Parts: sequence; C-alpha cells; structure tokens
Amino acid sequence: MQSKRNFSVKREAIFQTLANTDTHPSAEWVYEQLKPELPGLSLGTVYRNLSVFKEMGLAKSLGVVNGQERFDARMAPHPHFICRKCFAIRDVPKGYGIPDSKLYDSVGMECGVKVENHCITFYGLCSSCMDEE
Amino acid sequence: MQSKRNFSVKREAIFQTLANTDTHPSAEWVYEQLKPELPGLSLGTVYRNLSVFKEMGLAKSLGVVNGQERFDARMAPHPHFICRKCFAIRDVPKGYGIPDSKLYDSVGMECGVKVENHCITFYGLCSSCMDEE
DNA sequence: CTAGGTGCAAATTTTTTGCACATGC
DNA sequence: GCATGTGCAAAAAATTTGCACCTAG
Repeated sequence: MQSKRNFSVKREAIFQTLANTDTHPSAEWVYEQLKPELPGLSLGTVYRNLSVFKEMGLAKSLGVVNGQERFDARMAPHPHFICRKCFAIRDVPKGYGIPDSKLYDSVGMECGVKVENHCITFYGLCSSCMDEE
Repeated sequence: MQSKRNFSVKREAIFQTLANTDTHPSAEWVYEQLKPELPGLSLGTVYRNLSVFKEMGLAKSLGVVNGQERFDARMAPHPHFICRKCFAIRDVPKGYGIPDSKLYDSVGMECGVKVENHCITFYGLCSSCMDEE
C-alpha cells in the first residue's frame, strides 16, 4: 500500500515525521522517532530518504549543527534561530530579514556571481537555556 | 622565538595563513598551504589551532561546506556567498543584509529568545562555474 | 518478473584525542 | 623544570555505499 504521493510506506513515514515536527531534526532524531512504530527501520534508510527529499525539492538542509545535519520540510524561505547551548532550531517569521527581492541582483552584480538562494540564521540562547544561566 | 602575539611559530603561521587568504579555507587547505614551508606540520595541529582561534575570538566558523568546516579570520560580520558547484566562498560587502541593529531585539521578542549573532549566506554560481554551464 | 526500496554492515570522511616528546622561557 | 605546543596514530562520529533480499505492481 502506498500513499497518494506514491511513496513506499517507510519513505512516507519518514517524510511525515519530518513534515510534522518543528524541531528541524537530524537523521538520527527521525530514526529514533520512527523506531517504535517501524521496528525494522534502518538508519541508512533514513539518510537515503532525506537525500531523496532534498533532490525532489521536498526538504532542505539547514546545515550541520553540532556535528549533525539538520533538515526542514518547510520550503518557503524563512530565517532560523539556533541556540548555541542546546542546538534547538526555531523558525523565525519571514519578514525579519532581507526585504528586497532585487537584492539577489545587487549582490550578483556587486560580486560577479549568480545568486539563487540565501539563508539567514540568528544565533543565541533559547528561553530554556536562558533560564539555566 | 615567538611573535608579538606570543604565538608559537606554527600557531602564528597557521593564523597568518588564515588571515592572509580570502578563500575562507578548511583545515585541510591551511595544512596543504603550509606543508612546503613547515614540513613537520601535522594536520591535527591545524585543527587544534583553528579551535584555539575560535575560542580566542580571532576566527569564526562559516559552517560545514561540502563536508568540511570553513574558517574566516575577518571578524566583522558580513554576508558570504557560496558557490553550489565549486564551493568557493566569497565575502559580500556589508550593507547587503540586515540593516537595522534593533532587529536582534525584535527577533528575540518575537521568538522569546536572546539573539547574540546572525549570519547571512547567499548561494548560487560563481563566475567561473557560470562560464562552464 | 522487474524496478525500486531496504537492512545490514563495512567503508569513507572529517575531526578529535591520548600520549609521549619537544620547545621556549 | 614547567607549562604549552606538537607529531603521530588511533579513536570517534556522522554519513555513504555495496550487496543481497524483499516487496509491490
């Protein structure tokens, strides 16, 4: 039985896990979440499917945080906040960031490159970690 | 004999290599640059010293690009451009990016966090890689 | 049957670390 | 001599990959 998206059961489960969390998880985290539900799942499969999602444009990498690559299925560009202590990642509402759509052209002109994308990340302390200080 | 900064000869050489390039290099790149000049140098020493510079606030990490961490000794915050094909990193003049210094407070308020830092990265194709397409 | 998906473990790659030795003061 | 720095190689950690099997259509 496959989903409407024609994903295998496991691929669909991995995608849903990624899509239904706001933790911007690592492969390991997705794997731990799904292990109770899908005892046969293997970590390599999670890695492989996350790569598939990236290629299909269904997910993007937020980069390596504390040694692990983190993923996001919210494809609309928006800034992120990363806690330097617990490495939680939160979405920052769009609007805090680059406002002008002509900026890609300006930067491209200025640097002699073709800008296709950008990302904005704020760093600091999340509320839980602030309390502990 | 040590430098005015009281660095060991090798530490100073590693720092100068980092400070005098605009390639935003990886540890490996610094190591390869210095090997002819310092045949006894070991890669572990480069990694250790780059960590030291980060702790001292003399360098910062630009994150992991194509599997390797990249470093920058220009501490003034400024955006970067990363080529998705050859992974070259270029500085983007400050001014292309977040203009308002109160933004940290706004984001902090909005998200319930303490913002201490940010980074802006543009992605696309550098001029060499554009020519090859 | 065929193509795509998966488990498993080994391999790869980058970075870190332990420890003995070296160096500068 | 002492504290710091370093070479070397092993270890650690994350990710990728080869290959046999398995499952859906």
